[in-house]
Order: sequence, then structure tokens, then C-alpha cells
Amino acid sequence: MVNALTEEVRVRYAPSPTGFLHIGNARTAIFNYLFARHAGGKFIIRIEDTDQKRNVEGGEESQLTFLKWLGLEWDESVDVGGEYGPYRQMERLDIYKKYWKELLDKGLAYKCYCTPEELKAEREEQMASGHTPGYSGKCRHLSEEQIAHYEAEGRKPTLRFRIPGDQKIEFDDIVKGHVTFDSSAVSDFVIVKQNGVPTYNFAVVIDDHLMKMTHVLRGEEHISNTPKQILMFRAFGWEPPTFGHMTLIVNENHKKLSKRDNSIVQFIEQYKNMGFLPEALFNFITLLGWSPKGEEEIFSREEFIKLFDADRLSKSPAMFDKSKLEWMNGQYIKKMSKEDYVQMTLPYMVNAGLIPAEMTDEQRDWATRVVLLYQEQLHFGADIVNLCDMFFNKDVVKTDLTKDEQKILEGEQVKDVLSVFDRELRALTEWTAEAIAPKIKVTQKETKQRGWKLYMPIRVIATGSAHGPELPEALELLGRDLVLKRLENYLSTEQTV
RNA sequence: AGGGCGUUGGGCAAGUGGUUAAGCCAAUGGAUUCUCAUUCCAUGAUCGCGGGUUCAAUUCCCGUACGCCCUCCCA
Repeated sequence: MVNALTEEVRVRYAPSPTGFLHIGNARTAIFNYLFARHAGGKFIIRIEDTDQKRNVEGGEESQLTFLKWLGLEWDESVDVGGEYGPYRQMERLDIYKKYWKELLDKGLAYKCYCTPEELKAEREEQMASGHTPGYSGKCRHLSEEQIAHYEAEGRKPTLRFRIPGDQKIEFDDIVKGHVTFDSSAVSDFVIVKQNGVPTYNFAVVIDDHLMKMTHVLRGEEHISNTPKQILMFRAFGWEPPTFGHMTLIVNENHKKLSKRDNSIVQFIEQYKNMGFLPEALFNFITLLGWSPKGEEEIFSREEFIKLFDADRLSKSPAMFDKSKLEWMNGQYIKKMSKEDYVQMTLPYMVNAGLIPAEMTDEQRDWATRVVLLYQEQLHFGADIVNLCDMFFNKDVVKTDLTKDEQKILEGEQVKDVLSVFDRELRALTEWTAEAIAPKIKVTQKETKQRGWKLYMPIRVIATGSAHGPELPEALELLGRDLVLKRLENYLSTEQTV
């Protein structure tokens, strides 16, 4: 016998391949992973593919690929094997069969010949008359004759679990505390579909038992499935695992995040494509419904493993806060090495058509310097394209002035500043930030303008924008030709006014 | 309709039966900087509502409102 105290923790993430890995999936996986690693236990991934109609091509692969990308590793699954396989439910049909036959033999399950249409009509009637929807139990006590009759009609039965009446179902939920249900609230549910494939509520019990799961951490939407599953564990005489139901993640409308919800970017792949870093996403997602003790917000995977404590899971729903995600990703971007940062951002520039895929060394150096200008403020990779916009606008004449820009150019010192600066720049033999910077100083001395009044007119006219990175380097990267043309254009047109 | 769960500033969220209810994001104001950004400082909640227990409740109990989830031959 294994001592309960030394029993190894075993938890699982059990996705159905009906879609790609999204935020909610990832969180469930991460929490299970953290829980297992913190306890020195095992983390298993089991594929729950019993709904063949909804399975999507590539769903399973997406789950594993992006979990890996997020930095998770697992001990047993379809790809790495393990001693409790197979880990894909459709490959376990024979196993399930043995158990549902047992229930049938014991009279704990029965055949139901109702058609989906009949059940639907029944449900609608119940709803309309204000009753609680649920299976009526019509086929609970079919006679041999009736069964023969249905069979003769060619009906194929489903198998339903016989819910015992008047039972209290109680469990201590890691997150929610003591939860109580009455078996009367649960109606006889289908455990094997017409096509012979078990339903979720049946397969999950068999698998969790056979795979020796000690804890089940899942989304709160499963809390009302728990009494069904506990009843099933009881029917087999098995010890149920310890349950923990994590709060839902909701959108800005306080609705559960669903795959079809377009108000929030859902899929991990999309975040990857937008240039979010796996460490940042991991960090952010882990803080959705869980919080550590102190005041820190930024943690590495290793720190989370050390800190993770299921007692600190929150009971109330977590809202997905996109701006916080962006902030957090920005924190990670700031910490990247220059090399990694450049390697991450340049492809976005190429994709946007701002720079060619094949570059000369000179072009590459230039693009690298441009991109590097924004490391401090970039929130996610794809945003670099917007940030460095001014380096790709070659217009000599500035049109559509904003209010701020108009105000800047209205200053009486503007022409003076720009003409002096223009003259100084033209005298330059070398076009570098180091050479340009002193020329601003010269302009300052000669015009007696400084600060805002000195820099802003130069910035607006030479760069075409009131905002941007450090002026000398910006001017260098913009290039001598463009800058001088813009100054010339401004000064000549101003004179004619 | 029934069952379950939840409710702390705009969004998260810590926390405690008892003088000033952490922190993060956002917003606003300010400092620094040529601007944006960065950095720093500042600003804001009587803890859904009502009642009860208690010397004392945001923290315990009851009720109520609101919200969400489930009630599928989905998982």
C-alpha cells in the first residue's frame, strides 16, 4: 500500500482537440503544471477526443505545440508515452467498454432509446412550463418487450447512468471550499453515446482513476459535473481525486471567454504571431486567478514553481486585461538582449514591407539601429511597425499638421532656429549623430533659444512628427538628403509667405 | 425555472474580528527629458445592499440584489 502522505502527486491537463490552444486552456495547463512541479509530482496531458464531430484538424497538435512554446513540459502524453497509456481517449474504447458493461450488469446503468428529437422536445416543454430541464427517466424501467420493440424499430440505444435518489454529494474543493449537491439535482445522464463512444463525464472518471490522478484542477464550468463524476466513482467503489475548480476568465462584458468571442484575442498562436514573448504570457496568465504573497508581479517559471500554492487560487472571476498584458510584455522586452530584440523585431518590418528580406550589411545596420531606438517602449513585436513609422515617411512637405505641431511652428523663433540649424548642417562633412548633436548646440548659442523652443521646431520639420526618439540619432538615420530637403522646403516657402 | 459559485477603487488583487484597507495595470496631475516613451512622486475604495452576533465586522451568520457557470448522445 502506498502511504497517502508519500503518494506522488499526479495531475493532468485534458484538452479536447476541438480547437487551438487559447488563454483559458493555457491557464488550466499552467496551473496543473505548476501544481505538479511544486509538489515534485507528475504532469500528464490526456487528449479527450470523444466528440468526433467537433474535433478539428490540427487541434491536438496546436495544443501541444503551443504548450511547449509557453515553456511547459510533461511527463506522460501521446507524444512521450507513459505507463498509463494510451493517452488519447479514442484509443481507449476497449477499456471503457469493460467498465460500462460492468455498470450495465449491475443495473447501475440502463439503455435509453429516446431519440435526440424526443429529448429536445421534452426539454423544451420543461423549459416552457417553467420546470427544471433534465431527463425524465422515461427509459429507466423498460420491459424486455419494450426493448425488443425499440430494437425492432432499428433504434440504437444510449447508455444512461442511473442516479441514486436522495444522496448528498459533498466534496472539499481546493478553491471553493466545501461544496454540497443533492443527487436529485442531477438527472440520469448519458455515459455512452449511440455510436458506442463514451461521453466526457464517463471517460473522465475511468481515466482519472486508471491514470491514478490525485488532483483535478479544472475550470469552474466543471463544478456541476463534479457530482456526476463523484457518483460514478462511488458506483465503481473508487476513491475520487481531490478537486479544485478555478475561476473563469471573463471578457470585458464579464462573460466567460469563449472560442467564438472576438472581443479578445484568444489563441496563444495569435499572441506568438503578434510578438508576445512566451515568458510574458506565462507570467500574465499565471496571474489570472492566482496571486503570490508579496508585491512583485514579474516572475520566472522557476520562481512560480517554487511559489505556487493552490490555496492562493482566487474564487472570483479574473478579467482579461489586455493593457496589463501589453505592459508586462513590455517589461520582458526591455530585458531582452539587443541581439534577441533585433532578431524578434526585424521580421515584422520585413512583413510590413518596410525593409527587404534580403539586405546588404548597410541596410541591415540601418534597420537594426532604427529598431533599437524603440526597445524601451515596445509592447509587442508587431507594434514596431507603427512605432518606427517616421523612418519610412519620405514626404518632404509636411501636410496635415496636428494642433500641437501648429502651435510649435507658430513660434516667432522658428524660422531663425531652422535657418541657423540648416546652415550648420550643410557645413557638415560627416553625417552622424555625434556630429549633428553639436550643431544643435551651436544653434542654441546663436539664436539664444533652448529647450522646447529649440528642439521642437527642428523635430517637427526635420522628422515630420512631434514625437520620436532622440533627435541627433533620428536625424542621422533619416538621412542627410531628406532632412536637408525638408529644411530647405520649409525655409523657402516660409520666405515667400 | 432549478442547482452551484461569486461580489474589496475603472480592470486585477492582498488582507485582517479592533488606530492610516498592500501591490500591479489603467486614468489624471506633477517632476525630469526637446517630444513620445522611460523613470520618479502624487491622486482616488468606508470592502454590493439590509439585518443579526459582538464592546467592535470589510473580515462570522442570515436574508436580499446583481452577475456568472451548469442543467447537451460538448468537453
